[in-house]
Amino acid sequence: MLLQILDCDYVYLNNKTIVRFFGKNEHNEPICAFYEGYYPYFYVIGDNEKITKFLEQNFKNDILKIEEKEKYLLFYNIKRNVLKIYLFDPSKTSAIRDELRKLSFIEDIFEADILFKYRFMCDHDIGGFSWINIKCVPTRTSTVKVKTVNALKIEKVNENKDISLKTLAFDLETSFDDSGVDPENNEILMISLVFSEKFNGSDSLVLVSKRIGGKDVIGFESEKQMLEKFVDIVNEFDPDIMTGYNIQNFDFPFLIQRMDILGVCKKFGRCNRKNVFCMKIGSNINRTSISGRIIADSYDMIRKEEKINPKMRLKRYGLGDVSLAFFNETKIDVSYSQIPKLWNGSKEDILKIVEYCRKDSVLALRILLEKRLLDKHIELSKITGTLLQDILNGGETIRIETLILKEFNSRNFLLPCKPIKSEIDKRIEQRNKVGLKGAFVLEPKPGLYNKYPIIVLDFHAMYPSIINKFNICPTTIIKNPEKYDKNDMNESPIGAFFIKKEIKNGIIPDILRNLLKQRSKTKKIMRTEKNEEVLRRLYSKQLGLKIMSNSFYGYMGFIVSRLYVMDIANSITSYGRSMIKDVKSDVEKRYDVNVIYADTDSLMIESNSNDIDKTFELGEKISVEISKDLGEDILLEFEKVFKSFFILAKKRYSGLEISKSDTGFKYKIEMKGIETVRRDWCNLTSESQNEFLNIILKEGNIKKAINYIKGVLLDLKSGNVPIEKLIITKGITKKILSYKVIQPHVEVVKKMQMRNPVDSSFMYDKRIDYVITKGVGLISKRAEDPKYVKENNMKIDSEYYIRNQLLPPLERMLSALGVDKSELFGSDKQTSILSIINNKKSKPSFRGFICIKCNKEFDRIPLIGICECGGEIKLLTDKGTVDRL
DNA sequence: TGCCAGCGGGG
DNA sequence: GTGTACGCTGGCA
Repeated sequence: MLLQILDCDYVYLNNKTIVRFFGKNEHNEPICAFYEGYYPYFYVIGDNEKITKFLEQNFKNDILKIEEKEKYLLFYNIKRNVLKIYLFDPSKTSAIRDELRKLSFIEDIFEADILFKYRFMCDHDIGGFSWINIKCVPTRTSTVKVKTVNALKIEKVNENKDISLKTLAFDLETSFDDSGVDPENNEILMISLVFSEKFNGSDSLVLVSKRIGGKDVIGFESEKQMLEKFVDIVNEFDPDIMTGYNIQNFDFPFLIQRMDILGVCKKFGRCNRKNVFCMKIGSNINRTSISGRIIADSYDMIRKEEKINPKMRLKRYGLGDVSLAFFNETKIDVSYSQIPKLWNGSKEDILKIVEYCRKDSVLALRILLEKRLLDKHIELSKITGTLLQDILNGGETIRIETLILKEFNSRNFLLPCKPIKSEIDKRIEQRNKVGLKGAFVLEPKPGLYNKYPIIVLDFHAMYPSIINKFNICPTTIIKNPEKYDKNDMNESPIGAFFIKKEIKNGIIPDILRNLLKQRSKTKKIMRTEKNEEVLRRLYSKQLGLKIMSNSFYGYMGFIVSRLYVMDIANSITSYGRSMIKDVKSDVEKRYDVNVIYADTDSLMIESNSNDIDKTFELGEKISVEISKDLGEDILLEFEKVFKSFFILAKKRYSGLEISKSDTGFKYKIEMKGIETVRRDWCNLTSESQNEFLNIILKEGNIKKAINYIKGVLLDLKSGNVPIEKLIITKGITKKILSYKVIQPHVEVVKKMQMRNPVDSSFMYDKRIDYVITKGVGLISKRAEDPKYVKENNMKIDSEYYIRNQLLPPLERMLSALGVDKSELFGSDKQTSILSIINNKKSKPSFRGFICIKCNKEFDRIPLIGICECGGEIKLLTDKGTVDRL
């Protein structure tokens, strides 16, 4: 039987471990395969006789057998005699390991912290999404809900297709009260379920804990009955994937706790013995596990995506915000505050919540499927062997460790354990002593560069290339360099030695070469592939391969890594620094150009001609010639040309990229480190900053840009800016009364409550939009609900917006342009606060603000308008204090 | 510049 | 389950 692996675990029965594979066969039929007779083991180095004696005396019943082996360890050419200790029960391993660690005659322990499922999969050269061929006999068992077989033999097979994944999205609506929402005191009102393929003729169902009916709505006498039906439906639909929006942190923990309280059987995994199991880890993180199924939370996945793909970055990540951004589609308009009222209302009222609830699941499912969020994770699973659930839950570490375990073992190397606390402390101490130096960043001269185009060059995959070229690996670093011929070693700029690859390939460089080879092969296939589905998969695959090859440098310098060697991390960056510095001086000498900025692996070079075509030619020429000098493993790529380039400081710049297209030239603005897509900036800020940059970069007309800003300031003052652009957002996190410090959004809630005491529950609409209105007193007290401001024709505080929203991001830009900020305001004395603030540099008499009561000094006026001690705040100058306006 | 505290999504 | 665990940002020293 052929099977593609989705999940794997084990059970321990009558002194036997049974490994279980959950997966699907080539007919998409869910299967569970049992494999008996594989046992856990780990390795120990030390006094073999004493170790054996100790184990016999203390753990006789736990030990299956002990063997002697010859294995390689970290560092070059270290071969040792080790004991391989087999146990009966995987769950005993950690206790025995910890006992052994205490013994003086034990030198080191290896691979004693590898999850049993990975131990098994590694030894059978399989992993997540592998296809396996199993020689099997059918078996009957009540322990598993899907078809089961006993596997006698498991073999990896190469198969290119993927099974299709059945997906179920769900969403809860719960009751809540003044203290928020809590499974102890609140109940589940309804659950929506949306199916990726029809279930009993329905695309979706909503279960309601009230006697009510409707299309695809099922009502129940009680919450308990509803939850029992939920379990039945999940089991009957039998999804591979369960999804929803923020289900890891809300719906699952709430659901499981309600099931506990009501005594509902929590078995909706594919195993009949294991409850769905939900655990709070850390302060704000829950993890749920369902044996045989995979939980893929749309919210979690979007948040992960955003890190890799900055294009996906949003200001907020509510389901409504994300749906709007992706599908131009909104949630059904029901605010939390309405739910209790609707729930106790008419049938139509309840059905309104039902449809609201249903749509949330629909959207969560659409996000997962239409945005194809799983593709990349599935490819990462295939590349590394990590199970999909572990890829989704974990980060880089689990992926790398699964991959390297296999690679180490197949070369007769042992993988060290994760460091224990004392080892980590030792590493930290050493790092503090020696220091870990990062990449080279050239201090730029701030300003606008638009006289000549800027050529951008960067090292292709710099750190992987360095690892490759100099054979940098924990298995090639040399402990006693004096014992080896200098010609056989690479010496890194910080003076560490690695055996050359001509003598012995390092494992990490080997893995990297393999990943890169697979990637170029994949990209080559992509060029001729026409099928869109296949193309998408290939794209995800090459991306996964790239992600993996970029992870190794970080992993080797990661303090809790199994492969942490400080000299390695330092060697890699030192090679990088020396390479980029060499290239910089080389380019400047050979081509008579200026490198105006450089960071880690990229260089910005001012062209020597303002002809675009000639600039492209020069970029190409530099790339080819310098790469040739750098040798075959290192490539300096010609990345792009900026027609103009505006840099404020290290890692903060914006450029106008120019590229050739069929119709002429194409332009695109790129920003680094100066984005204002943040929730504490109002939209006017981002908008005006973008337009300012636009004028500067495209037209190079500083005056026009300043005039534009002047226009914005004028609009603000005359009240011509739509209030929507001025909204600032903050979250309410606790009971209003427990806020000690006066804050704008809290004050807004108080005002709203006062105006509308009947409907007080809306204070749990946690995100509060507000604007600052004109008037006297504290800014916080002048914060108002935008709707109220509109209805009552209130004026907004333009000076607040100028000072706190518009100017801060603009100030740096103006000073980089060498513009005195007074140019923005002319000699208009009406705006005296502004002119003082903005002439900070030209009039050094201004020093800041000071509290006249306690003399505490401030750089800026505190938001609450007075000092923490309650004292009044005045301007502080060289000549003393001055009243603020 | 580096550390610490707090927050996010959900109802 | 040989599992013990997020990641950013603003405020502040």
